[in-house]
Amino acid sequence: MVNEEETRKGPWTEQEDVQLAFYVNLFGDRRWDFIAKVSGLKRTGKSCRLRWVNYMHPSLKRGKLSPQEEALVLQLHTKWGNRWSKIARKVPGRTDNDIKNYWRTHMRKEAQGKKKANMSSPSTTSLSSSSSSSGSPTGADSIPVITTSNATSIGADQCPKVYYSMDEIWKHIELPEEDKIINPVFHNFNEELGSSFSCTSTTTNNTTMITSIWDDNYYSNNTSLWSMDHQYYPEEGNVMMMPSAMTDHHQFDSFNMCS
DNA sequence: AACGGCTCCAACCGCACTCGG
DNA sequence: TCCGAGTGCGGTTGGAGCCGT
Repeated sequence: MVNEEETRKGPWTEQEDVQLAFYVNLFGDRRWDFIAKVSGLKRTGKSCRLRWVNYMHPSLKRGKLSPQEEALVLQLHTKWGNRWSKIARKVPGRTDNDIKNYWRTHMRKEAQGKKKANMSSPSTTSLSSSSSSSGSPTGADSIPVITTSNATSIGADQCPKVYYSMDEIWKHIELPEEDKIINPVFHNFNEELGSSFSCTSTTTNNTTMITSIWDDNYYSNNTSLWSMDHQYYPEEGNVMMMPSAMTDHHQFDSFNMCS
């Protein structure tokens, strides 16, 4: 567990995001408590998971729901009620939080609409059918349904990842700091574009440094870091560049996992 | 320009569930 | 079977930014 006293709360910083992304890519998006520990983030596993799932996952869409998505949410809510995660699975690129937030807004608007309608014609019945009852909303049959089978977004689980045995990992954790760190290789740092850099493949002392590219495609003003795709992930090797415990957000260490 | 109300969304909380020892 | 740790889920809250007055 993360020490209560040290646990951070509130908005995530860019630096924390970078660290989290790195460790999720390294260990997968399952072992959240473990990731919280080894990453040095002063966050709980829960908090890490939430940040990843609701904000950083590569397949997430940003921005407002499209009319099609809205229609689908309405349809599925009629079917399943407040089963947000279930609904979200049928709406590619959207999280349960997105759906939930949308629904709250929707309900508020609808409530206001009802209020107005009642005020203008108090004898008319409600237009609403948005509860979790089994009734279908008007026009539900014509609503386009997006199924997971025709979803085109790429989930994190489709990305190649590098995994390590728990023994290797614990061995690494127990290493003294100076044994873990090797010099980072930087290229093309551009202050204006953010922390854009790339690193090259080098071999020193039985340690292979694989290429790991963070360039304008993945981390720039124009393209969010979190729209990264599979190219973000390293393909092979057991050492990679990492952003860790950065005291300022342009400083990177490398992460040596050689066994 | 200033202010207040509203909207949207990120993040937290607590409970439920799962799984391994 | 029981227990504890980890994870998932739904509800709720806080704050930043937008908009109307």
